[in-house]
Amino acid sequence: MRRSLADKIEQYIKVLIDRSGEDQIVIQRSELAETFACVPSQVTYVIATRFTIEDGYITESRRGGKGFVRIMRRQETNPFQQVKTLAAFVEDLLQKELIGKKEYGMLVYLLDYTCHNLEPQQQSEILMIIGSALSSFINSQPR
Amino acid sequence: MRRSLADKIEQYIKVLIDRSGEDQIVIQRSELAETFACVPSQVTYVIATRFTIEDGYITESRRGGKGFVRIMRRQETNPFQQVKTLAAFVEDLLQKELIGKKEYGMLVYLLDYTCHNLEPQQQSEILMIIGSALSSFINSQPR
DNA sequence: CAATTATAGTCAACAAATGTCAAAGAGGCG
DNA sequence: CGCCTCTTTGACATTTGTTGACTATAATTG
Repeated sequence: MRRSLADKIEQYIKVLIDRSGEDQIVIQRSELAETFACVPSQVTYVIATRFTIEDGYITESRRGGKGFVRIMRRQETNPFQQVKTLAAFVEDLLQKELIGKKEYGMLVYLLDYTCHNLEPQQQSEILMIIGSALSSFINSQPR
Repeated sequence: MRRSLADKIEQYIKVLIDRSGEDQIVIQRSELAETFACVPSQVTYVIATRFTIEDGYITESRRGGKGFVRIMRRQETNPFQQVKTLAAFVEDLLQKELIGKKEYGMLVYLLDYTCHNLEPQQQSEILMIIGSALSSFINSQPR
């Protein structure tokens, strides 16, 4: 696959963040532009399109002398934490008798299975979906 | 039987995928069109008609400079790739009393929810995961 | 404090792909 | 032939990437 300049810059930045050891880097836009022999606004473009909040990044910058661009990567929420939260939710449902023991057992199994057999990214995705589906299901039940 | 151009392009792509060794290729639509001396939209047609979700493929693309089309072949190892198959499976579980009415209701709800709130491709992935988790759950239950 | 210098941001024009859609063409079958 | 379905084509739309001129802001210097 032929990668665009924007792709390369994106990768480069991500490697820098990985190596930083603190989920964050501070760069100079003009410097990075020079590294890739492109106009500075290209870097701005990459940051604007590939390092958005939605992608899990927060950026910050300053113009003028000693200017910089800081890119922070949101720490991935610990999947274990996520599972625990969801498990606690399910537990609560059982307590309030909104679901029975059998459903409870099944849900716990599904959660556990998901936790142990998937890549983190997929894991987090499906946990979110199960979570919202479940919440929606509960709300749909008559009291 | 005379093979149409579309057929030839289809075969060509499938061979490429076979040779890739990773059930996936990334091509440029315009390039492939040039190879077959046809208009680019012909390639789009082939992909749209022969590489669908139902056929076991997931595609993804990007427009603009250095654009591409990625075609992934789903691995055939999981029996729960189709919503209907999964729904039927759940139905069967109820029949055989491996799950109760409540669990059944919940599962159907979750499946339905998933179906209606996700893009087809994500849907397919999630259903696969739920399917195998469920299958594993059933197998773990005492008879 | 004003001027200068050093950064970064914005925006519009252009370039480079892919997607959409409808019309025309080609075969197959009763 | 006439109809139906699938294929082929091309004009136009949309998305993404690249570049550069111009603008905004902060530090430094005289």
